[in-house]
Amino acid sequence: MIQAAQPVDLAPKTLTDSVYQQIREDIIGGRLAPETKLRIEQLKNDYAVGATPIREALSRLSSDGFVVTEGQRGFRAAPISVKDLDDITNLRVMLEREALTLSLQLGDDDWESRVVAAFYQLTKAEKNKTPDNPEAWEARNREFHEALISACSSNWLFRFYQILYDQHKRYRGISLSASKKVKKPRNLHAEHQRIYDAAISRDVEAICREAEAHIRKTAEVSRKELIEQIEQKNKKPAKKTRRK
Amino acid sequence: MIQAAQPVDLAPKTLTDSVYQQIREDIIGGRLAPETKLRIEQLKNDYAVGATPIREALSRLSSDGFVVTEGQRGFRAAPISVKDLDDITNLRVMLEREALTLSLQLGDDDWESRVVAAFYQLTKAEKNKTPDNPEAWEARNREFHEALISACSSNWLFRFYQILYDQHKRYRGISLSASKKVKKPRNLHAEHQRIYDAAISRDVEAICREAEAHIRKTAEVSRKELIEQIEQKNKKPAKKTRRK
DNA sequence: TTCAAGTATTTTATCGATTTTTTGTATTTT
DNA sequence: AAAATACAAAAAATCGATAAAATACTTGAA
Repeated sequence: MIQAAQPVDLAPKTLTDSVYQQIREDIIGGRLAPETKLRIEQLKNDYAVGATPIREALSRLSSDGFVVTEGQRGFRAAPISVKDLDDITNLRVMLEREALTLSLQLGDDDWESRVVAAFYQLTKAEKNKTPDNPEAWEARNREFHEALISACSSNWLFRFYQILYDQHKRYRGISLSASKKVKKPRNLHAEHQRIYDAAISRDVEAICREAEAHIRKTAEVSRKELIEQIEQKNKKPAKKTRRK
Repeated sequence: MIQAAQPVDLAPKTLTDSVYQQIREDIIGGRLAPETKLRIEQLKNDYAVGATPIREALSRLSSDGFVVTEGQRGFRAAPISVKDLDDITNLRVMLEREALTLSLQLGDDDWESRVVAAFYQLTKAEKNKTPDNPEAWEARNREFHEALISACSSNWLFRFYQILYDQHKRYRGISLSASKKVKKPRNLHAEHQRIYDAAISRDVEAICREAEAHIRKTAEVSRKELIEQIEQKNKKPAKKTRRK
């Protein structure tokens, strides 16, 4: 009945899977900028595989919304916009509220154990925060959020949630990779602590409130950064980068 | 600001698109039964194209949840279950409620026109109901539902809604194609009329209630049929069909 | 007869090459 | 000079063939 948390396939059994994950990560991490043309020839060299796996990976990514495809004019990284970020944020809030509500109602001892364990690991990662690999914290954060909703018993809800989580992560990644300025670090741990407490005490009201605040605060940071970027781009107009 | 209703690309500009749509339709319509192995060789002949477009189409379909892929063991049509149907139904209700609420709040004259036109066409299709082509009614039904939510201003909500609509349609299709028995026809028009009235009078409460009832009634029909099918299959066990 | 190991066959995943379409550029016409 | 057309270069889409993996089959032993 209960759905175990399914982390994204760690084992890329096929070349297509491997390329899919890599390109996906590169888009989410901002290394492939929005609207970048994704030329098959180029990618063949970059990832050292044939055209078929590339094409397949891009096809899947287009269904995930990370890549757009236009008629016979190839693929490009999906565009971004403030409107899109707001859209993603609102819908993610809605889905997360629903998933958390269900989880808190349905979660059994097994679920509780998963939440406790994930929170412990996240806390550990937050304490010895090594800024050299933010990937480690990222993974823990994801695992915590997924553990929380892992008892929601709805595969589709979980699936859509994951898509929006990654879309959201992309906006974070783009903000981060673009702005080198030091952030005043929010007290993320306190936010997570409140969510955790609400989960363990099965306080649906509280967890929805805290989770929503958490998501919206995170989104607000990306949003400001994004607006700044867009303004900057409009000042230096049309500096078309072309690679050989 | 307002998002025009975007019907699924009518023009398959590329072979991949064409195959994608065809296979998708065949799965939704029940002509490709759940868990059917989708052999590339077979499909190459069936759809008269090379392996690449087939593969690409199947990749996209796997992201849509119509096809599952297992390691290096190829593709097959996604399995079905009562649990999955319930999941789809519940989530669809939730998303449709949200989308309708937004649409009724945001919809302008243009949106109203779209709703009026779509309802008119749906009514016409319901009156001269020619049972020889249920596809025509299907299309009108979809257009009506999409027109209703077309002012929700959330692309992601719209996108997820479409996926669930088609998943749901698949269960309908499977039920229908399996059971030849004559249905006592519900008064679908009355249900649509109530939804329409609520939309025009901007009664959010009413439209959510009516739409939910409408979806759940539809789902209930598929659900009963599905349970019957599963029981039948368990009586005549393991009649493995094998094609040359 | 049943189980297991090794072999053969099917099927998938991948690549290199070909065809078709688009895009950029130059030329001609108004 | 602007617009339109034709040509050339680039890129995408597609195909046929090959390599790798999984499945089915056969044979031999307990």
